[in-house]
Amino acid sequence: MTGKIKANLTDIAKATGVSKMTVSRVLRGGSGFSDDTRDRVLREAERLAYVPNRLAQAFGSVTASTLVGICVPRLTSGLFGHVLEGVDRALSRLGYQTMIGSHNHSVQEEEAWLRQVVAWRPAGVILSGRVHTAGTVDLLRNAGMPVVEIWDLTTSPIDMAVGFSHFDCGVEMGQFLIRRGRRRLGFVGAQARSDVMGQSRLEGFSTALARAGFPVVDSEVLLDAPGFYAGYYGLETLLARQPRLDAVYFHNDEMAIGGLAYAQAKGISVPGDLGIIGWGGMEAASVLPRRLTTTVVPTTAIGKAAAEGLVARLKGEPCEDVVVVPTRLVPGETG
Amino acid sequence: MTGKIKANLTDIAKATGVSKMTVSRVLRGGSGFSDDTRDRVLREAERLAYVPNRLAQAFGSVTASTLVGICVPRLTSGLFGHVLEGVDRALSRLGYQTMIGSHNHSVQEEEAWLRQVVAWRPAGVILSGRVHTAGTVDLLRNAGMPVVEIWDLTTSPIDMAVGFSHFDCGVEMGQFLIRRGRRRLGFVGAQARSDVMGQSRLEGFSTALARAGFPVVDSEVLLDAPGFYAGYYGLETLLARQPRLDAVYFHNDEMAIGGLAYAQAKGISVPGDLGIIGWGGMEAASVLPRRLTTTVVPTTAIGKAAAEGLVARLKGEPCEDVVVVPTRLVPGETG
DNA sequence: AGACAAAAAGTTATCGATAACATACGGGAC
DNA sequence: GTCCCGTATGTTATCGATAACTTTTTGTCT
Repeated sequence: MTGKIKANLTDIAKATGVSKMTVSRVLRGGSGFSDDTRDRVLREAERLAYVPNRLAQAFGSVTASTLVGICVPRLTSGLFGHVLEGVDRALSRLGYQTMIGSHNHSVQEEEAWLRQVVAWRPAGVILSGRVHTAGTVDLLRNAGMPVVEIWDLTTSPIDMAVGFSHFDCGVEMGQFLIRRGRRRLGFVGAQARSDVMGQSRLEGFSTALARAGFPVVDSEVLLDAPGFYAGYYGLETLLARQPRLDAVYFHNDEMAIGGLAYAQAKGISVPGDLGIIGWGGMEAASVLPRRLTTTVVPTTAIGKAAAEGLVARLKGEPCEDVVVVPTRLVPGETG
Repeated sequence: MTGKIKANLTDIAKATGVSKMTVSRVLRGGSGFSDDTRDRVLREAERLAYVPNRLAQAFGSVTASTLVGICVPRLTSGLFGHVLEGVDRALSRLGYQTMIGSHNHSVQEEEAWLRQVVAWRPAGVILSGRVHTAGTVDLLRNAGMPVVEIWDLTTSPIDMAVGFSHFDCGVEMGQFLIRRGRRRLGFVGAQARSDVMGQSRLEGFSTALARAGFPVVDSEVLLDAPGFYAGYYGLETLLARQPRLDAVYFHNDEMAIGGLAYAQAKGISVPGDLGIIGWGGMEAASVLPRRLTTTVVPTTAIGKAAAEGLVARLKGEPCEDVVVVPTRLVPGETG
């Protein structure tokens, strides 16, 4: 296994009896060669199992590479899995390759990732969230490549943005619950202060409730990852402090399902005694015995729009700087 | 935004008043320079916001690049999300970057992805499954780089393998259900014949049941993606044909939860009238009102082992060619 | 002070593809 | 026949970093 991919342009050139420039021209499918030459070159390339060296291509030419980086908070999240799928499908269809990273809601980890990736001189990068370190912003401005910020919308993107407002999601759900007659509301979150976007939803929620005259009674924000267990135990803790809550807004659907499990285990009637509300729109939530009340986020569409916007910018085609994708509050049977 | 990253080794060399070779030595932290020179070089590199060009590094040197490709069936699967997380965490800790792809259970798509990725001369690749096209195998042999096949175990890997036997998972669950007194068993799958690994589980299941004298009564394999809806409607279809089944083995946990939802909707008692059995061990399955009977797969561990094995091979450290990770049948309250 | 080893620093060639420029050739117009 | 032009093809320089080799400087010992 000392192996190297054997054939390069020079090998094909020698085998065909032309210069490597001619081979290069043929393989890139331009013009400036005869049909006969083209056929001979292609035959030799095939025979020698030629694999172009993108390292050399990207390095030696001014034209951008076909590498795009994307950094999400967590790779294990169902929502971001769909975002990745949207990005990767669009990029690979357009002939680009996808480099990934995760930052676990730490802007420092995001910067560390970016430093590694920028060294590969990618065609562009996609970041999640709108909060970054000064170092990240500097690096991106210096690199001068297209950048798409996804997930949480910003009015002044570094370059481009695709997403929606987490704050508005919280506001909308707060208003909805008030309209449904809920009055004593709580919140169960996760990852403490480090998840800025979950934090924004809570702020929107609080604002809407305060305006309506029924401010958030209490909230419990765990340090754990926002999964089922965190939802289960988060609700337990919150209810121990505030037994008379009539609805709880969860950080996301996974946590809300954990909360549902807790309610079921303790014989709490949902939505009679307690409303349980999620966020995100994971598929599971819509086939539960009781469909979860939640906000559905168009994850794949965000990924697709980000990738296509980035490539449009690369090709100099016209494209929007800020794309707002609509979220949808879906009333279920739990709140 | 015509931007280029400005500084290169030559710029730092000029600014410091040394040769670029000395700069290279300092930045790679070897030896062969004075403390004074090192400090001056580092200061200038910092001042000029130098970002190394990995394209040039990987291209110009014989030593392998720090790019690793991984291709999974689907990016939206919870299980593969955890595999990716395991891979990416291990790789980034070791200074490598991760390129992703998905093939949707098509070996042709896998080959197409590999052709793109190999052109970047990665240090190695991680593939899922043990079935590949002849073109894929040729390409890998030619490229002569480490390859790890994950997820489904193969006794004769292309290079290395990390995983478990899907067939054995099926056998184990079949035997378990027979021991529990189930006699009329069915199977609900998805993605038809294209998911070789789900197919293997069914074969193992069938084999175990046939040996015990109670062969699989019927199976329903949908064309859809293996999600909640497919589980719901798959069970509906199967029960319409075979109303007297006493347990159903599902392609995965998501589908099993869909099946649970169907049973609940139709007033079928679980596990009294019908056992519902999943596979995979998604977190949700363990906090449902009734904990799902399933096989837990150590997803993150597989990703981590694959990445670490690959890097060990790269560094010439000793490593196992085939790593078997244990799956665990977890009896729940649904079967 | 001179010899000599070790440390510090510089020089040259190289990786593979491509842009930009240079040349060869054939055919038509005058 | 020669001039010109377009097509087909070849030549040279380049991108940034590094391996391998060479030269210069420093420091120690006799």
